[in-house]
Amino acid sequence: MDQSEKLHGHGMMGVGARRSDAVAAELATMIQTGGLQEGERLPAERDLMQRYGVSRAAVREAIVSLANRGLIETRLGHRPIVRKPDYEIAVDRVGNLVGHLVVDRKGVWNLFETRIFMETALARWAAKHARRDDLEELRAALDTNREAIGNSSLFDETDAAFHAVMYRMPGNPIYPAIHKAYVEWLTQHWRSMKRGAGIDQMNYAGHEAIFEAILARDPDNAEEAMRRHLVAAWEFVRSTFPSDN
Amino acid sequence: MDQSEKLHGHGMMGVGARRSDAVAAELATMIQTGGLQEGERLPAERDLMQRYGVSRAAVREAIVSLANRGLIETRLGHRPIVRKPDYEIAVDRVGNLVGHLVVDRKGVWNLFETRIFMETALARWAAKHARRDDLEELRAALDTNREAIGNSSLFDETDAAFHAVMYRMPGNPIYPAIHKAYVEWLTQHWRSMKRGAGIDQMNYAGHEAIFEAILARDPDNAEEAMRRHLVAAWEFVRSTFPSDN
DNA sequence: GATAGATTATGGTCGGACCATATGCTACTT
DNA sequence: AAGTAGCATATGGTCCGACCATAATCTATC
Repeated sequence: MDQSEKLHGHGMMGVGARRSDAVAAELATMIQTGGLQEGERLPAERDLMQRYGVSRAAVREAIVSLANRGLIETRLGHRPIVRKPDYEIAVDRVGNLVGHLVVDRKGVWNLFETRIFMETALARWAAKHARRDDLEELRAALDTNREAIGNSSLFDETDAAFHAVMYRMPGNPIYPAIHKAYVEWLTQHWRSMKRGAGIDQMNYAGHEAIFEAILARDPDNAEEAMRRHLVAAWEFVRSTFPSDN
Repeated sequence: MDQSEKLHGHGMMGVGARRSDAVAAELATMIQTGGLQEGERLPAERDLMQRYGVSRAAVREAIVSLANRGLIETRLGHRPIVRKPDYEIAVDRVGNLVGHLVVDRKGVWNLFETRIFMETALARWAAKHARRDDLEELRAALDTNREAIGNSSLFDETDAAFHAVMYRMPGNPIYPAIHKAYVEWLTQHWRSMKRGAGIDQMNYAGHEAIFEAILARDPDNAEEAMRRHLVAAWEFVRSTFPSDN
């Protein structure tokens, strides 16, 4: 704590702590405690090196570290901008990692399976606990989705929006963040696959079945409808892989 | 792509891409494609700067970036060691982020609620799909847990082990990784809370009820038993917060 | 008053030096 | 001969000062 005065004197200090880490930790704390507000600009590198008594290289490495953790955004020629991490950014980070990590069929299935697991449970939750305005929102999303049949990119969008309602219902901000990660992961690898309206029709029918089951307050059917819908979607994703063994 | 030959000539290259990013991407690719095997040592910084024709500062920032992403481990005086990221590391990263981010009661609840959501669904899954050896494993974990009643730290350990079996059952490596993140998050904030054997007894009873419901192939009861168990655990966590409004 | 050029702020890079740590080799001591 | 202290080497960590690249601002010219 408070290295701002002790960090100078350049070649000493011995222990295994990197100076850049100390600076990064200091700045991270300042961000998380509100000393640096969201959207605010970080001090210039040349200021920071004076303030903490370290070289610019150390400051830069600290900034790289913060940027990697999503606490700041860097643009060339601009001072870094503070971005208080929310669930979306956090989940997004792990999403990127997992996305890179999931390259083979097995890995993709593992990830997709978590989505099925997640959404079947969400469907069950909705059937049990959805309030009237939740249902209205879901119905609106369903209608919008139906009207988009035939328009691939628009359909995908409204498709995601329908599922997004499911993630939003429990009122826990972590779920929408997870959904966003799924969507980005999927669109990144299968962006707007061209296909006939028949596929859209099938997917819409899936959404409709899910909605009906939820409306009927039937958890088992809601779960099953969601599972069928996603397994069908998986067959689509799976078909994009060459080695189908 | 392929900056390895174009990166030299120092002050040019214009576009908004940082050299350190290019180097980091290059190395990351090399790791993910197996060009650098797990456990292998990265080339020395002074080698990398020559190989990519960039300054050492750029190389270092790239290394910092890779280290932050968990692809390498750095130790002073040692060459960085390649650590191919698995699900555990990925989830662990987001766990750290979320852990920092979750500071107030609301945030803690949100996170804990995802655990309840997750594990109730897992209980349901187990009741429906557990195989005989799964059940035996779970029973063994239950027995070990019972024998640890009264020994706080040992009980916590066997408690986590019991839940770990639940996460392992579906055979998707992502779930155990998530469980590990939960456990680390919880133990980090409420490490070995001292308490009477009565609490252990209560928690064990919860585990037993879950097991019995799973054994009876009763998804609804398994889910409900798990929910009761975790809600009780939440009351415990909640009580550690001052502002109980 | 609008545009082009100079000024300034700031991040990005370079190169070379030196410090700190880890490991192994060498030579001296016992 | 065995052990140990110390030197040499490899490598990461830090510093400095310079220059380049980009962006915003100010100024002078048309």
